Amino acid sequence: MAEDISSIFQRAKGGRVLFLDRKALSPEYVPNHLPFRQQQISAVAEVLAPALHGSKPSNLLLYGKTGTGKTAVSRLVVSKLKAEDTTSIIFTPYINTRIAGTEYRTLWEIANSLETSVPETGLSIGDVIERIFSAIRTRGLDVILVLDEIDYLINSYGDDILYRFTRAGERIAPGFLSLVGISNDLKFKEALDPRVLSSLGEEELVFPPYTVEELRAILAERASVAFKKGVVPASAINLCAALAGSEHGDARRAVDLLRIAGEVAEREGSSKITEAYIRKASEKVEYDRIEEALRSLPIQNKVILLAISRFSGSTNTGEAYLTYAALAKKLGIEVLTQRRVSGILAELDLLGLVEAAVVSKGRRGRTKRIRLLIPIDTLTRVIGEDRNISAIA
DNA sequence: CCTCCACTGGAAACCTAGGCTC
DNA sequence: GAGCCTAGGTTTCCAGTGGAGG
Repeated sequence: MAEDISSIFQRAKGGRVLFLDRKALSPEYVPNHLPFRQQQISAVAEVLAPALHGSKPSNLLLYGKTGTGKTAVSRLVVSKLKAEDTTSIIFTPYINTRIAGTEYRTLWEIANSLETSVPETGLSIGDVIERIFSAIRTRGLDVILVLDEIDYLINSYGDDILYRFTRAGERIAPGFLSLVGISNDLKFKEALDPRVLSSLGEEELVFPPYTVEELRAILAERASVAFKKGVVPASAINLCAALAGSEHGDARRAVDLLRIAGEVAEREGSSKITEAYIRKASEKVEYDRIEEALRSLPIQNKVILLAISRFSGSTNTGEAYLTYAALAKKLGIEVLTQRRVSGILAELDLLGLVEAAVVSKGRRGRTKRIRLLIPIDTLTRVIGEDRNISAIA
């Protein structure tokens, strides 16, 4: 089955004729020109501009679903602003709070990007905030803090940090701190203290989803940078736009699809990205999501999944727990309580790996009906990679 | 219409790993 | 080193519950 190495390389070499500039489709790529977002770019620039003559810009809230250009617009404006800055005291930390993970982690990253060192654990939240403020005050920094997925931070940890940030005011003079909050969730404001809301929402901007027509234009533009002429037929672009548009006009997803389709086509030595490759890419995106979710699971969750996979069809909490407990014992790892396993099952449900619906079976009690949502062979293969478990996978 | 199962899911306490100050 | 802090995961405890079978 081992294909001749040189033929693999030969094919890869041939495949290079597809791509001109692969970076143009990467998730981090911020194009110099964002089509259909000129209005938003101007509005954000307008709000942030005062920073260039040393006054504090208003706080700003950006709303819109994923892939509507919020992150790209804010990064573009912020980078242009920095390019104009001659004082070099303007700092523009960008933190995605969901990726940072916790409140503490978010603050830690803010401190880091202000070149202030903070230990990775051990300090209280208040201490870290104090250190950040003192850095701003003593060095007279002008900080425009971009908090992406701010709704995650608020829903998981409350608005305490924002409350303190929005009222730093005098305490950090002569420096200042302006916030740019980015949220996918339009309802997250309900969880905010009214005082925080009025301060944070001094300026607000809504990003509408891209229409299929707009997605098509964006894809065509990116494709012309990323691929050689004639590689991507219009029909493929149309399908790509339609697939992403049927969700909610998610440009990131559309661009991802195109990139992956290009990679698959290249690997298979095709000279064109046909509609079939787009469909393949669409499947692969879903498949990768599952694999990635599986791989990053803690060991206990993996063993629980494995226990569920022993039942064809559906099972319930009690049954799954007994099987899990037996497996864990065999592996010599700690056996969690049923309460915890019940909680983990709810988490797995949230990840879409398992369906765990609460059902009542009358006199025979109430439980979760649990069903595996992913192919068993994928599960055993990915979990089998974990040395700690491979014995039973 | 009532019972009573097999849990669910909230709340609080507990544990561990790391780091602070003095 | 003692005594304190926090985050994050887990355990302990327990009141609450939808609906099939009586």
